[in-house]
Amino acid sequence: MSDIAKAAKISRQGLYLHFATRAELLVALTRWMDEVNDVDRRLAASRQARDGETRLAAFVEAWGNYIPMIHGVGRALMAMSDSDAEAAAAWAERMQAVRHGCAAAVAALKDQGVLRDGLSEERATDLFWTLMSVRNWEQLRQGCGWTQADYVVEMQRLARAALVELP
Amino acid sequence: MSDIAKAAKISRQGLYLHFATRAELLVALTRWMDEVNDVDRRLAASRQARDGETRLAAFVEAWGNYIPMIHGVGRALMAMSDSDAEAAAAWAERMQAVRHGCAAAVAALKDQGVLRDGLSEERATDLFWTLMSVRNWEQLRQGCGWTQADYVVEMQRLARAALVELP
DNA sequence: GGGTAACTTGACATCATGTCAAGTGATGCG
DNA sequence: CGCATCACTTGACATGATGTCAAGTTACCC
Repeated sequence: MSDIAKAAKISRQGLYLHFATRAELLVALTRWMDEVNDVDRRLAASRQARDGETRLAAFVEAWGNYIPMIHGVGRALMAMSDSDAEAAAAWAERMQAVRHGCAAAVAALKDQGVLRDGLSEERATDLFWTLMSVRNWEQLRQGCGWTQADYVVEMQRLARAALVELP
Repeated sequence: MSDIAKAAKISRQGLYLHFATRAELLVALTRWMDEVNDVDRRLAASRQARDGETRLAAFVEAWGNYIPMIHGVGRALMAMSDSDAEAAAAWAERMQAVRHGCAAAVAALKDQGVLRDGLSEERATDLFWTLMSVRNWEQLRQGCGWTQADYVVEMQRLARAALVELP
């Protein structure tokens, strides 16, 4: 909070006139970023795809390429989720939105009859959602040194292998 | 530290006579748990398997079933990794050991010629290691309400789908 | 009897978050 | 013009966790 106040050329206490808590500030920041980065437009491509598999790949690309933009604030929210229920709820809610995107892609696969045998839609969504987690992006990009392009391509392949019944 | 001291029927300051820092205590705890739970024996089964795919499944089972035992202390170490370099290093070292297990399973697949086409051993190891992360276990077990058995079976399938070239 | 090891007690430093009270300065309105 | 209001500042303070330090106490062994 001190650092942010300094950067905003405001006193530390002045910051609390705008954001009552650290969590509130971070949440406001994610909302602002969503506006600036136009998340809706990003996800439009994945919704437009007719083909289930194309849609899956498009969603991986759209969300996968959005992660780096919110990663900083996401990290902060995840870190304080242990001690701050407000932060935990805010982050969980955002991740729930991602889950809906995952569920939609899974539903498209199901509609087309290419969802892997013996995999319920819900189970598939859980799995896909987990694959697309910010933590996994972190580990592959920062822990393993993958490029962003590597990450996207490999996750597209992985998601397909995990969810699609191969002929 | 207060709570631990209380549980150990010792004064808070007395604890520091045994463990200089919180991180040191947690690291000692993981080492002690490894001994008590006999990690080596657990992993032996996965090393013995002749067949690459069997070995993969055995490793997923062994590590997957070990995660719940170290999850508490792992959580604590991960949480403080942001602010405490000592804790970060300790946890990273332990995860590196898991990575070696992953690499060995991948090597077995490669030896048998069933590693997916166009996937280098290193890339495959990165991927497998990421799939088997404690965070993913957390999300599936606690976030999605999967049972431990669900988790193991599904991860075995997923690992196979991700790494093995299907005939 | 004396020394040592393990532990206790109480006090204190630091650091981040958050709160509160008492100001200050610019802006706009009647 | 005068005055109220809003955004902000300053300084002080509470809380809670991690560590540190000095001065004991207790038990045990040689």
